[in-house]
Amino acid sequence: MDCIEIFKALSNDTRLNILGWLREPEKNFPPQGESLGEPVDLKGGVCVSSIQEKAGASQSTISNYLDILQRCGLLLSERHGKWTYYRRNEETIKKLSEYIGTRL
Amino acid sequence: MDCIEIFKALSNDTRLNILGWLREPEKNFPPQGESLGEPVDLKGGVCVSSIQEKAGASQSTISNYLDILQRCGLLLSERHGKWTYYRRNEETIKKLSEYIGTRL
DNA sequence: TTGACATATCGATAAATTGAGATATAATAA
DNA sequence: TTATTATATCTCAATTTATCGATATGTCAA
Repeated sequence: MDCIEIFKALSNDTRLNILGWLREPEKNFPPQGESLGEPVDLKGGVCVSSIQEKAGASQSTISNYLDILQRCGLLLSERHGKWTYYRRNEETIKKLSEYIGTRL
Repeated sequence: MDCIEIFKALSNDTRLNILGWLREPEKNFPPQGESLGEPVDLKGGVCVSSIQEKAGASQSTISNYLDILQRCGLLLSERHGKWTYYRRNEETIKKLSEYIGTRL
């Protein structure tokens, strides 16, 4: 767990919001995976365009943000067809919480 | 609690180290307040020059770091004579830990 | 295969941050 | 008062980050 990279990723309002929204995806985003042929378990993942619409920044900016959040381990992604679904990585978030509580 | 400012402050190795060292000041720094006339309770605070020596950066950089950490509420400072003693603000750190555990 | 759509990557530029040296301020000592 | 020490502030060049439009890549449908 690279704390510095994680804290850098968290130093941005939009990225912080994205993480917050993804705590309750069904509450904050439209239903996902509607156009998927097979029924797949998206595990609460949300596609880039839904996140972009909610955040109100450009596509490239949001794609970049999601990449930043994923590279430091705060998000996981899974591709299904044309869509990439991002969801929280609760494991890292838990470790981070423990780190702050005990080592920071 | 301004989370963005806190995360920015934590996005730096030296600042993270300073916070860590201040968890056990007596273990990580020389005795403080030696030259003080009256006996004062420094509450575990450590002066800038001790921190600078340990961190190995310039005086202005460390002074600036400590200011950054204080402005976002992670450190408290108290001046005694020529010295400014910095110590952790456990209250903010606890709130941050709670925030990460419940709201992030 | 071609076209349409979703996402990723590239390239550019403005804005913010970094960290240092120089200098100012504050407190004490001589 | 003046000198000395501790810390804070100022200034600046270098680096990093932000954000976008443009373009590339990948996937599916016609």
